[in-house]
Amino acid sequence: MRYQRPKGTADTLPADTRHWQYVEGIARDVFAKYRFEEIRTPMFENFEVFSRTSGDTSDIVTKEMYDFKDKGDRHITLRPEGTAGVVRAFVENKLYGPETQKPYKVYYMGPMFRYERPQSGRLREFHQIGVEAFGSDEPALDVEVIAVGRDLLKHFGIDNVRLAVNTLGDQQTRDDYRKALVAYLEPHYEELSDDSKTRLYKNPLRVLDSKDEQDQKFVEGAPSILDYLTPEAQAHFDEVQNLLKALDIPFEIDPTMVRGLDYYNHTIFEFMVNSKALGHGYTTICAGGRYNGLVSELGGPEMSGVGFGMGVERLLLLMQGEGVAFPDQHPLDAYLVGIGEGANAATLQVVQALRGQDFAADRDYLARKPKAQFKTADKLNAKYTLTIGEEELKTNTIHVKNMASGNEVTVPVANVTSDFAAVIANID
RNA sequence: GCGGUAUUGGUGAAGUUUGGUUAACACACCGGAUUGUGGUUCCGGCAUGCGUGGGUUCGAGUCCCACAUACCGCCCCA
Repeated sequence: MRYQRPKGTADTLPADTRHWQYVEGIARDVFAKYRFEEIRTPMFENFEVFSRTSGDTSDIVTKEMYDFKDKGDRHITLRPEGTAGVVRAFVENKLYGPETQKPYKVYYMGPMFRYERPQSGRLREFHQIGVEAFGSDEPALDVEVIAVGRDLLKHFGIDNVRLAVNTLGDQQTRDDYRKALVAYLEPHYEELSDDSKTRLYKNPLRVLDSKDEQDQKFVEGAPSILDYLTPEAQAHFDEVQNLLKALDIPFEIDPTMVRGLDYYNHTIFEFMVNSKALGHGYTTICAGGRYNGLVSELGGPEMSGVGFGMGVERLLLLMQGEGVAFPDQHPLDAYLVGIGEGANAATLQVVQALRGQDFAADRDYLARKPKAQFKTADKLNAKYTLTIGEEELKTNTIHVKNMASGNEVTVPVANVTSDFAAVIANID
């Protein structure tokens, strides 16, 4: 017990990696259908990659960054989210150039880091699966990204989701709305919660997100961003809604929904679920939006982007809470029982031969008694148990038993080592 | 970063209120029930130790302090 893992980290053991592999496998399959390809970027980046993009006043930058100076005095940050790194790579590798097809669609899955107080489904090292699509301002791309997210969740067995969408409009919209919101809230300054008092000037939109009951009263009467949309922003948002309807994707508009990261504009969305597994009420499992301007912010040309991120730990909690069945991806075809020391080499040869025929095979390595070995075969859910003892060694045979039916047969060892499939075809 | 609860074997845990020799029970695991056969049953084995470090006491798993970690709430978010 002397060494323990760092606070907020987790060891994922085989009982769980099974689930992770299942989830990752499904994600890859779904993304392939939408023609998103995988991109892998570093787990750490220069501090500025995140501080420039997430917003100086965002909580991520001000208190949740896992950052440090390396031996070369470089200010390094363990990535707290996926988008900034992908955008940096997009710019650095000049993927905005004419030789890449637009939209340029990629996905990622991997660890992210945030320095915060751990809770269940909330770690300092956690994992996200996300997508990014660059190079189109068309609302159709917003909807495509939303559609992938929904399809993903559906494939994970999460059907009962609520899709909330909102728009933050363009820069003009944001400026106008910000002014209106501050003007509305300022007279109530003294009545706001302490948190909201500081938010009011740093990032007034965040006041809308306050859970404080008193704040909520003001939020109810606050001006809606939807009334400040420029004609272009309105047209974009309208079309997103039209296309969602065209795809029969149910959604609701939540004009108070905001984002913790500053780089979003136009469409933002969240997939929420109401599951006890994730605490009370609706919890966000997948969130994203459009981030036009981020590419140029990181030194690229004016090129738009849209994407989402999904928390894997939360997803797995949710799937387990909803009783989603995870298939056993590594069933055991054959378990070898060896009786007596003389059988040691023979069982090893058979196990190896079976593996050569693409069967999953295992044996006892503890020199245990036959009874214990059979118990193990049963416990491991072996489909077949093969036995080699003194009798079999003498006659160069092997005993094969179908564990489900109880049927058994003795055949020459060579039959098993050359074509096990034919042997079992006869005893099923 | 703030507040609260918890921490006993491989696991779930009782015991902490009223400090006093041997840490309950169950599961898992291992072994056995006439010598080579599974899922049932029966029998037996399995914590010199109660998160870590101090302290109080004749004596502490049980009281006090610090630290670590987990969980819950706030903040925020995936």
